[in-house]
Formats: sequence, structure tokens, C-alpha cells
Amino acid sequence: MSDATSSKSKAVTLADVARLAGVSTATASYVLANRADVSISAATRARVVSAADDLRYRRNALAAALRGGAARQIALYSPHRPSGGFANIGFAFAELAGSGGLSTVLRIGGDEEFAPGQFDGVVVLGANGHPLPSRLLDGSVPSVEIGGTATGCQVHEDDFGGARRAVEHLLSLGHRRIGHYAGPQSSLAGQERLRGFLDAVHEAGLRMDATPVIHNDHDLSTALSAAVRPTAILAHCDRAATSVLRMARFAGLTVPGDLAVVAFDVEAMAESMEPSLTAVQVAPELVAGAALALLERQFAREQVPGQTLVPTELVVRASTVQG
Amino acid sequence: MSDATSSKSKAVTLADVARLAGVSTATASYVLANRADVSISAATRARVVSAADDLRYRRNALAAALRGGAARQIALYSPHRPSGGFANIGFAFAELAGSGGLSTVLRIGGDEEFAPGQFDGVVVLGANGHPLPSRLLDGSVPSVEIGGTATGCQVHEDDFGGARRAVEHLLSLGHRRIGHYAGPQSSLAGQERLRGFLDAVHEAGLRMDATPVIHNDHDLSTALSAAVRPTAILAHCDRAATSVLRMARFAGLTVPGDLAVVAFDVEAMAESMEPSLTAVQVAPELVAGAALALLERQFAREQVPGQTLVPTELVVRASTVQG
DNA sequence: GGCCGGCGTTGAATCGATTAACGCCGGCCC
DNA sequence: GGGCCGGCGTTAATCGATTCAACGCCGGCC
Repeated sequence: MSDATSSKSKAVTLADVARLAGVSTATASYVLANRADVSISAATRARVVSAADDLRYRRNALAAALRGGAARQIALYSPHRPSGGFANIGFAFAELAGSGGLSTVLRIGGDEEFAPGQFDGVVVLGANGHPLPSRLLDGSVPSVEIGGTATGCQVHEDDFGGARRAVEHLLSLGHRRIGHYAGPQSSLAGQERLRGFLDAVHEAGLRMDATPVIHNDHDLSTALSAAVRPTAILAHCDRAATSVLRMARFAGLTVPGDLAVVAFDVEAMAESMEPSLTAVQVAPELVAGAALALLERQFAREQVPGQTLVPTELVVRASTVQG
Repeated sequence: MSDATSSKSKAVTLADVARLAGVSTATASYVLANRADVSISAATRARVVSAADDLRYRRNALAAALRGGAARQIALYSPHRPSGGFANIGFAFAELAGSGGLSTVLRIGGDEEFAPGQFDGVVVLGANGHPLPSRLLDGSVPSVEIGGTATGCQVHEDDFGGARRAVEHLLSLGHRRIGHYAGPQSSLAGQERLRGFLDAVHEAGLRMDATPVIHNDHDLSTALSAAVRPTAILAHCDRAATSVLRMARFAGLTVPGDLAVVAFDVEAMAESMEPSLTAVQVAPELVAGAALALLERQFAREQVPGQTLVPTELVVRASTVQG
């Protein structure tokens, strides 16, 4: 009541700003877009800015997109609901993009094409092996793929390095018989983790029969009940790690006393588990930041690398060293 | 090359469809919007539909929103990155909304106002106690709040009923000394879970000194080492449950033999934990569906209830019954 | 003094869909 | 036979920002 900006008032438009500043909408637009290629006197510029400020002007992204092509919207696409790590990366991306003035449109499932002009770019999240809309593949829309291998611009966590560091950690604790519960070799992550593991154990000069590669729970129980068994296991994911914990308990082994366990990609809860899991993790912000940066370089028509690695970190918890 | 729809071709517009069908854009618009209140002959209708089909027409949501107000976009707002259960609900919502033709714009953090006209509705996710933009509070935008208590349309999981059912489960297993590791009473969920617990144990006629309410790990260890200790604990969340498991092991108690444990809201990993956690859970799809339905009723200007409860289910796992 | 060029600014077209308002035509009722 | 009504469609205005073509003005240069 006391204020002109009642809840009924329509949105402030560029025309309102221009009127208050005493200029045309064209000038106002130029000023607010901060365009260097058109010359506007400092005085005019200031008038427009202060008018926009006074009126609490918020530019209508829809109208801008309709005309100019820059929707300032990014589609975050995942063929199915992201879980655990991917979920966090997705949210981190939205947060980051938001603070940079970009909206993130979430799209789960649904194979339809992406409407052209609707999005400035697309982020594909965890679509390993899933068929992707053709527009993404031909590069006609800037896109980044997180954890997948289908498109020309991919972001991966450094699984190879992570596995290496995990093994080095175990070596430094004195372990000489280290097993690897490997993930599906159909996924890049599975391959890289195995590769990093093998690389590190070979470099350390461990004999192959002391470094069993395990592919399922049956192999695992065989390995743990063998005469000479591994004293440490690198599990390819949190599920595999809990499998190891279960088997260890079943075999009467204490963790980390008789058996040390390192996991990958654990959920938040892993921290409060008993024992809490030492794990190779990646900061979601880092992955999100890399993806966003790659998109922005594509906006600027720069060439981008086909693959970008995000460093992982080893978080040491109670499953390798006694608390 | 062989096809007219080369990658260079601009988007198909409504005008293109109308031209092919031999009608005006208005007619085409009416047909494609499936509007019952304007009369279009069946023949015309069919021509337009098939033309749209042939051309692979995808309507430009931006333009539609700019004009009509119906952006067919919903903002999913969370003051911070959603975790665990909320994350799943968010994704489930996006999936559901997407299959209904609504886009979901993810907005994490950032306190700015929501641009009017940009969104048809807002879903607030897990903003318990967090200050909300004023537009949401005055009801000038259709909105639904999930797990929060600030706005006029809230969706909650049935914590009261869930706690009751969990207690009934424990009673049916023969437990007569049941403790509750309660959550913060500043949250509605914490209050309701406690209320459900108390309600059920009173109804069962258990004496108060057999049903301790525990507020922190210190209380917990006291309770577990007492002369007569609880034989079962209802934990208010997964973290609390892992605390209980840890303490139990520390006190030399087996689970579920000496102590049964029921949790709330466990992450996916809880299933593969050792022991896996019996828990009161809510299906993310159900919460998402309720939120979406409430929004759509608001679009239709219907009156909606201030609070909607989504039923929870008790998933029995190894922490209460021996596998 | 006249002409040229650049600076600062403006008018108007444009993006694509929606929708209010109106036009046409044939049939029905009085 | 005239008036009215209802079914079918169309014309054109509109949403808000962007951007191009153009224009007035001023100073400098020949």
C-alpha cells in the first residue's frame, strides 16, 4: 500500500528503466548488457544503471532468449535418476551455474530431442552406455559428458591416479598382499581403477599371486579363506566395500587389523559406518566446475580437450588405520 | 544431405506447421494446445496434428511463456545441496514433471527473488528453518514445500505413522523395552517421530522407564550399559542408527540378537551394510507425485490442503530379524 | 564554408506462440 | 424473408529484450 511495488504490480521491464533514465530501450539494453562494441557516454550509462537499480530491474530471460539465442539455460540430462556421487555433482553444478547467472534445467529420462534454441548447452550425467540424442553427438550443441564416453567432451574423475594412490597408501602401511575387487570392465571407471591398481602393484614389485583381482563375491570368499590371503582390499565402489566387510566378518577377520579396506565413491553415510571407510573420492564441486568451464569455453567457440581429468583425493578413515 | 532437416536448418516453428496444414497459426496453436474451449473441425485438427508430426515440431517454450504466462517450467529450490532422501525426491520430481511436459529448473542456494512470469510454480526442498523469498510466502506463486514448515502448502512423509509402525514391528518381535534415539525437536520430523513413538509405546502399555528417549551419544551409552537396557532402539535417522550400531558393538552386544535397530530415511547403501538396516522409508516417487499434484491443483486455482502426508513403509532388514 | 567521419542515440523489426476480437456462412425459427 | 445464432477460422496485437540501420550533431580538415 505504502509502496508502488505492490504484489499486484507487473514486472519491471526494460522499457520502464529506459523511460526513467530518459533514453530509448536500445540504449538501456546496450548499457545493461555491458557491451563494449557500442559507445555510450559515461553519463548516460550511469543514468541507466541507477534507474535499473532503483526499479529493481530483473531482465526477463525468456524474452532475451527468444530474441537473442542466448537462453542462459543449461540442460542437465541423465537417462535415469542419478545416485550418490552423480547426484551431488549435479546439484553442485546447478549451484555453480546459478551463481554464474545460468539456470540449470533438470531432465531425467525421456529420450526426446532437445529443443534447439532452448538451451545454450547440455551436461550429460552418468549416461554410461545409454544411447544419447543425436544432436548431442554431432556437436551442434555445446555439451559436456560427466562419467560417460559417448561424446566429444568428457569429464572423468582420475580413477587411475586414485587407484594408484590408494595402493600407495596401503603399501605405506606395510601391506604386501593387496587384492582388488574390480568393477565391471564395461565401464571406463572400472577399467581405469583396475589399470591404476595393476600399475601401482607392479611398480612396487609385488608378485602377481599376491595381488588377486576379484570379480564377484564368490571369488572374494575364496580369496579371503585361502591359506595366504590378502591383508588389504581395494574395492571398486562402496557396495563392493560393504561386501568385503561382510565377508571379512563372516570369516572372522577384523578390519583393519586383519584386513584393510579402501573403497571408491562412498556416500555420505560411509563416514558414520562402522568401521568408517577409507575411500578415494572426488569433490563434486571440482567435477561441476570443470564441466561448467568446458561449456563456457565452447560458448566462446574455443577448442576443448576430449577428456578432462578431475583429481581425486584419498580420505583415510577407520577401515585402513585404527582410529 | 538426403534429408531436408540438415543440421543447419532452423527450428520448426508453429508458422511452418500452419503453412503445411493450410491454416493460420492461431488454429494450429489451438489444436496443438488441445484446447477444448475453441471449436475446430476434426478434419482440420487432424491436418494440423499430422503436419506437426511430419515436421517434428517442438513448440518453443520460451516464446509461449513470454506471451502466455504459462512457462511450463517449475523451479526446484533448495537453499543448500539436497542430500540423500531429498536428492532422490528432487530427481523423482524432475522425472515426473518431465513426463508431464513440465521442465524443472534447479536452483541451489542464491536468495534472489524468483523472476515473476518465469516459473509457473516453485517446489521448495528441504528448507527447514531457512528464510524463504517473500514471493513464496505470500502465495503469489503456486508453491509446494517438501519437508518444511514455512509456506501454506506442505508435503511431509508420515513420520508419526512410520514411527508407530516401527514400534509395532518391534513389539511383534517380542520387544518390551524399546528406546528412541530422538532427532532435534526443532524439526517437525523430529517431533512427529517422537510423538509416534510415544503414542505407540503408551498404547502398548509399556512403562515409561522401559522406553527411554535418548538425545545424544552420551545418553545412548548410558542406556546401553544400564543394568536393564533396551532390547531395541528406534533411531531417528541413519546417522543415529550407525551410532547405535557402533555403541552396540563397543558394548559387546550383537545386532539383532541383543539389540534390534530400526532407522529412518536410510541411503541406498544401508541395504548393503552389515547388518543391513531395517528402516522406515518413503518412496521418492510418492512424495514427488504428491508435490506435483498439489502444484497442478494450484494451477487450476483449486484450494489445496495446508499439509499433505505421504505414507511411509517399513522395510524389514537384518538389523531387527536374523537373516 | 562545405564536407566528412565518428560518436551517441533512436526507431523499428524481430524472435515464436498465444488469444481477444471479429468475420463468414449456413441453418433455424418466427 | 429477415434476423439471429453457433460452428470454424482468421487477423492482428501482444509479451520483453535485442540489434541493425539510420540519423542528428559536432569537430576537424581542406
